[in-house]
Amino acid sequence: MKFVASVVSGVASLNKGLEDGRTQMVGLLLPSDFIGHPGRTRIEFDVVASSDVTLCCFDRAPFQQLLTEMPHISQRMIELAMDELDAARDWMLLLGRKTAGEKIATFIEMVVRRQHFQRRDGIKVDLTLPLSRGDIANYLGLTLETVSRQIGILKSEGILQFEDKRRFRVVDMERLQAATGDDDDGAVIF
Amino acid sequence: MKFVASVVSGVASLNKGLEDGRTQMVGLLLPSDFIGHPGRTRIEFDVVASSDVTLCCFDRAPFQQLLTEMPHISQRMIELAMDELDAARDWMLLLGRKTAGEKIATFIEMVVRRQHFQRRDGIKVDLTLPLSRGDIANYLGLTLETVSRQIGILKSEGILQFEDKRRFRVVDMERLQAATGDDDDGAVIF
DNA sequence: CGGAGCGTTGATTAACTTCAAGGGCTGTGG
DNA sequence: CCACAGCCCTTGAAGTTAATCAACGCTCCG
Repeated sequence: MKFVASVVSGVASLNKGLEDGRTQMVGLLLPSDFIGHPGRTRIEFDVVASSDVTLCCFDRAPFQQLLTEMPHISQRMIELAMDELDAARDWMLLLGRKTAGEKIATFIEMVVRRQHFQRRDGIKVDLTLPLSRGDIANYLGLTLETVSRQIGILKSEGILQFEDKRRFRVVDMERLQAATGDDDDGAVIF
Repeated sequence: MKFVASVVSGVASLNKGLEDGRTQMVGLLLPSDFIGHPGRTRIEFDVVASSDVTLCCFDRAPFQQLLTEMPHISQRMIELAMDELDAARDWMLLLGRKTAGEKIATFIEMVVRRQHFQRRDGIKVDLTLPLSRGDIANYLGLTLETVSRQIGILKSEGILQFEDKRRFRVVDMERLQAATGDDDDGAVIF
């Protein structure tokens, strides 16, 4: 990694693998996310594009320079890392303890949160799954078949409505939330 | 959290929980590990002691001060955070994709690595599981019973030997490694 | 038309959990 | 000293969840 970068458009992911080919996604990169870290020239996982991706790259050296000169940017980098750490830990809870249904609900809820944030113009638009079924499975530690079935359940329960395989709409946010299994301490999204 | 701290002795863990009481350990704190983070007065998980614990605490304010004055310490904090992030991601792979047997082997391997590091006097000593069966289960996203059974298997296969419930010795490091399921690129411990 | 990629659906199986019982150790109080 | 409770661990049997195996549908594209 000779550069650090920010995702401008498209979707990519961070992946780790086992000997025999099993893989687990350990990070999802959506527009606005940051790739690479100061003080680390090497990363120990694969970065995989899930669609065409546009990056905004910075050469490592001048970026490093910037950090030493502007301590508050360094501060910001720490915060960014902390956020990632928090996210990673939430994901550990999901991977270790949630049921297939809860995993899917949590994933959808995250998609809603991130896409709703993008366009707060009040217009009720259809949302888009950023990943294929297989990729979602990889993210959630499930198989592609299980993902398909669980999404089917959310559909049949009337919580989600699908336009096509990727485009959907949340019919019942309340029940989606409930299905995540999360502690709902003040977790009001809208 | 009015302070940050370093673990001097004892074992503690970071835990996250779901509505209905299920919990997942998201971090293990052994001697030399660091608790708390600059720029975060609040943490969103529970810190639980698994034994008597001695901490070396620093008030947050002067510590924060230190960071702004000594940029290389700030640098060090970033690195620390990056290490944690790496560890968290390895754990995500474990939680999402490893079998019960692989999880246990990975855990034991980690214990060996950390305890071997402590005493490099060359004396072949018995190692100690830092956690109870229940806590291990919590760490690995398993049940206590499964942990017990899988440890039993490692014993019966002659890979481990137990002095009592906690104290053990690795008879066959090679096979323990193999049982973790990890890619074994240059992963020589001894 | 034929094939590739992606998703759905059904049947079967395997892994792990859950439920249940009991063993061994420790500390406490009669 | 012994009885007993509590804790941790082990073991067995039954139950469930999600994985695996397999087939098929749809759409895009040459």
